[in-house]
Amino acid sequence: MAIFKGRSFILFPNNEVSSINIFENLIKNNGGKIIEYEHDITNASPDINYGYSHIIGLVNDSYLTLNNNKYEIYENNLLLNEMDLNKRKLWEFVKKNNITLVNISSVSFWLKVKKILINQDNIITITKDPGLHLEEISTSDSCNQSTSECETDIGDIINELVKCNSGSSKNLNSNLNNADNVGEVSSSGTLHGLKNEVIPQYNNEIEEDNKSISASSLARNTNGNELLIKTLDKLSKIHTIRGDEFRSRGYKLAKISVSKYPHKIKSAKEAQEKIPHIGASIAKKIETLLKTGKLPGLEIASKLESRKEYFSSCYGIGPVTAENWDSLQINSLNEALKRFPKIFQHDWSILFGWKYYEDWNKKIPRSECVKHMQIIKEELKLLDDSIECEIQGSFRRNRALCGDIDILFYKKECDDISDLYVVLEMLAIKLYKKKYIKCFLQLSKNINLVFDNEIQTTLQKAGISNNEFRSISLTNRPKLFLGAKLSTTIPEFDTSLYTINPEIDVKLHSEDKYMSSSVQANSVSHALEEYPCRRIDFFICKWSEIGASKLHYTGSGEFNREVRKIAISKGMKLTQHGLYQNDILLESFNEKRIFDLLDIPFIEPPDRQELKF
DNA sequence: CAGACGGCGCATCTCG
DNA sequence: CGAGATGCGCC
DNA sequence: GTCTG
Repeated sequence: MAIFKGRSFILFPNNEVSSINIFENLIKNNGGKIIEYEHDITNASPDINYGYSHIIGLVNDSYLTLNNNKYEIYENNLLLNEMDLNKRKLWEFVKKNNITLVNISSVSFWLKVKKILINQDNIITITKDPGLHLEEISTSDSCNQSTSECETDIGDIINELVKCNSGSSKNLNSNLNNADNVGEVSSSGTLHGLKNEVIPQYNNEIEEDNKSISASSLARNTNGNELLIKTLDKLSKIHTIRGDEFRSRGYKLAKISVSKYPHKIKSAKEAQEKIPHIGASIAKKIETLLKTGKLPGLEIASKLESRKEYFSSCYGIGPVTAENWDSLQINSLNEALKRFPKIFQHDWSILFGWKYYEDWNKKIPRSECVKHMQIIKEELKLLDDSIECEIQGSFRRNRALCGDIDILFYKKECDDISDLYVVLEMLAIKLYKKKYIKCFLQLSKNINLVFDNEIQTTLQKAGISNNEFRSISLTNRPKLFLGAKLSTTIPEFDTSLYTINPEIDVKLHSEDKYMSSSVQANSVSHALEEYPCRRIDFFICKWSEIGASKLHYTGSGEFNREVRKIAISKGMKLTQHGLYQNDILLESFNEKRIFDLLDIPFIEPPDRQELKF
């Protein structure tokens, strides 16, 4: 397919962002050219008949707004600030020669309809361009000037508007509404079904640790900060999904601090002065929140992220892939499969993430964890009764509901990990043959032997051929990831747990359901009686590292980060292998001694949700 | 005001 | 080919 | 995002 043959494209504001990058590749793969520098144009002289009509300018959708059904660049400075000198020159060129400008997601649409289709409504009009002159922008000084005018932050339009433009929420809303409509407009009505699909709304709290934090803190702190906590949580999630890890963390830490704060926050000033992790920016948001009861644009912003949230709830799909698919206006896993079968063929574990999407987003009651443990222990005894195992993770932290089951295996006075791995692999294979283990998420030679069939069946079910080489690790790993399911039905006394604590139900799109394991099982009225498939992780540790390992695998993740930060501040390093100073091992065997060396009191696992120093 | 923000395992991609 | 970067995973 | 040296 070379629908872009003979065409050249200029991407604005830059080519560096990953979501833009994917368009760049799409264009190249379909015969189009990318213009990056001015000389790319001057070298190729304009067509005698059509001038520069073979050149199309593409603008990233996030910089656009709708006005009377027409695209406009909603804040020129924002766009210009993201361009380097070359791009600014090309921008001048585009303006001077009236090069057609359209929103970049049109590319995705063109590929769908297999031709380039531009109508008047798609064309972006440049209004009130401040008309930066080349002489001006070529000095670095004035670049700085234009940035200081309104500190901008790539892609974070919402926050910027709140900050720079807090007076007018009108502007903000029109932009966001438009962004919400981008899919519809660029498809000019022809792809109407696309937008109508209902993206499932699920509970905000998918993550087990988050869930327990906010649940417990809400219980002990019903003092009126709930709205703020919820807002901070949303902001954190939005930035996680956008892949901005550190900004997301900023909000998350603020959220945790507010949860712990024992009073109702009465003013932004109070919050900023008394609560850690609240700085100028969040204080400003608090002010708006206290005054108006909401943060303009937040709802719409999180709606914009919902497609990405859907994708990244699937095992094997992270923020980058979700962002890529989202920017191509892919709405379902099935659509992604049709477009990029190779990804699924190669990253076959995503197919199992899909198959068990709903199951793996459910919580596990403690009582069920114990049952899994019994099965595994029993089988292990038969293989090697000198190997011991314990559940770590949220189970050891005494959570009523766990996200998955983490089992740590070790053997007294044994530091040979690959020795242990061999036994564990046998254990897993036996359990697979007994149909307790349903799937593996990575392969070794032996596992592939028993599991290959299942992979192939699953690939077929997805409608992709299986001629791809699958990489098989030869080394003995310290871990084994798998999915397993209790074959019995849920006993009477247990069902209350499943109904009183309804597991958070993350639902697949209807067109994605066909891959789901629960489709067959739940079609009968048995739904409640059968156990879901669970994520189970086997971890192996050296006997000499058992303290550090338990500390690591008990978590929580948040707790680990805090403790490790303390280690750093004392010039040490803490990992699952031990506590180090200048690469010299200080302690790895005794969990308590690690706390001692870090000069913090021993914290019981149930209190390791978050740090309380 | 620049730089850090946890640390590691595994698979894959990219580039010299 | 190997070193480093990237993406996703684990707590 | 905030915090630190």
